[in-house]
Amino acid sequence: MGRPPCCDKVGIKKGPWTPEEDIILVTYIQEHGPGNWRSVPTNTGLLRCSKSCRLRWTNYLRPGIKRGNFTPHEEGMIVHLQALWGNKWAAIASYLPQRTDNDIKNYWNTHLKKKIKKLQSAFDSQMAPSDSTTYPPLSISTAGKSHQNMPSAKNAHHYPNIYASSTQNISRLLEGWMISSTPQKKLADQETNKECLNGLVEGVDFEFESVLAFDNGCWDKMMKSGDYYPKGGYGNNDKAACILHERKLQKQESLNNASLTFFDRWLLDESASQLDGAIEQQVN
DNA sequence: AACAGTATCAACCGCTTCTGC
DNA sequence: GGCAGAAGCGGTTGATACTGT
Repeated sequence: MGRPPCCDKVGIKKGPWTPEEDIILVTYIQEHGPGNWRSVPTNTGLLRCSKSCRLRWTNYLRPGIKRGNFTPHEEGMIVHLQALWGNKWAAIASYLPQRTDNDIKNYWNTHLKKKIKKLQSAFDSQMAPSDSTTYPPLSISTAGKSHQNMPSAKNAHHYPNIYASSTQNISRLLEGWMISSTPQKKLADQETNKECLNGLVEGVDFEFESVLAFDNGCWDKMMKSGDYYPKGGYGNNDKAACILHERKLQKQESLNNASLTFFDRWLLDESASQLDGAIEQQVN
């Protein structure tokens, strides 16, 4: 006899959260702290399952979450870490403390995967026009809405930023909670898409230069704040040196791994070199 | 204006892992 | 060590917004 799913109970509400529900949840967590999710619905009177409460808090109500506008540095981090680990969104999210795993997963599925496909096309046409078997296909998961077509050049940047206005409304009601505002993304998207298209015309995807351009300054800050290894394991003094050593070993191992695709190896080589530079600066 | 197609993202589902007994 | 319940995770879905015809 298996355990019935918590959300199958009669009277449990599903679907989008209302601002009122958000306020109740946030107020409760402010008083009692996150955790013990099982008791949340009973103690708050919310007609939600514990799972739903946890998800709502983790992905949208938790303080310090940054919404929308992924920076080139963040994109680079996601692309690099996804190439290394695959779809380990929680692990990837641990390196981007202001982002949730759900947000990263969505961003990967809706933006980055397409960009990488575009990049592969550019590589295929540029490097192996007559023999595609030389360069195996990318190891990108096709899960999700794979039936949907690539965005056309003319409508690729038509989507305004519609990030949860309700969450922002809640944030206004809750003093001290920092949910960032969502500045206009449209113009930036238009510019980057323009650059991307121009780049493809030239045979080089300029947008991907920004995707893979790890900002040494940001990396530096991250290293200093200890975000690179969030679960510890190194002392402050030798952290950078240890990371550099590990990265070199990892890079060598990865490059020797015959199962890696052409793109994987290229990605590791390119971005890892930049990372190593940043880390070496930290050591020195 | 109406409709179809597409992109986006919040939320759900089911499986796995963790934790306490 | 084994079990049950809780929590976490990743894949998927559905509602919605937007564009093009």
